Amino acid sequence: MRRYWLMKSEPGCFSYQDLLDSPDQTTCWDGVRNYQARNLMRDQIKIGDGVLFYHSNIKEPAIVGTAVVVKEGYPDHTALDPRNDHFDPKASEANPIWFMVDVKAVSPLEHEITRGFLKEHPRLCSMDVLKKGNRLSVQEVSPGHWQEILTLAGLKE
DNA sequence: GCCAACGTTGGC
DNA sequence: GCCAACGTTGGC
Repeated sequence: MRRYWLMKSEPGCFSYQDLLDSPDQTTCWDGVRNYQARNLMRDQIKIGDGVLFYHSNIKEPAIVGTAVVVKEGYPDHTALDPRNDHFDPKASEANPIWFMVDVKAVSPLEHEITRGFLKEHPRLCSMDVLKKGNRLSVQEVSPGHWQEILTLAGLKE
């Protein structure tokens, strides 16, 4: 059963364009240091799952593109590198603690779907990403919400 | 830039 | 195990 996810990224850090510019339009979703998000990436997110790419922490946050999971949970090696910003001294080869998945770009949205728009939309205003205080950087999207967004964007499955 | 909400840390 | 203090996220 295919599932759907929303992944947040600050475009100043890693944007959808950066994903398009990546080799094979694919990147590892490294640097996530939150246990709830870690558990999703380690246990729940599977190859072929759909991803909404969300730009956060900017003037107009928005869903800007879609992606697909191409590699399932594996250790986030950046936690082992002391020179990396996301280094975690508690992580080791034997106990990596942190996990990541690989995602590949599918399609940029011709018109990004802003947070303001989502909040006004009768069927999308219930999305988790809109809930106050929600800072989870990887979260599930219901099939209904996924379908609605793809339809709005003029994209086919 | 502000600040509310949240997750983590560490003293007790 | 509690909880205050702290750091971070992220909308506004």
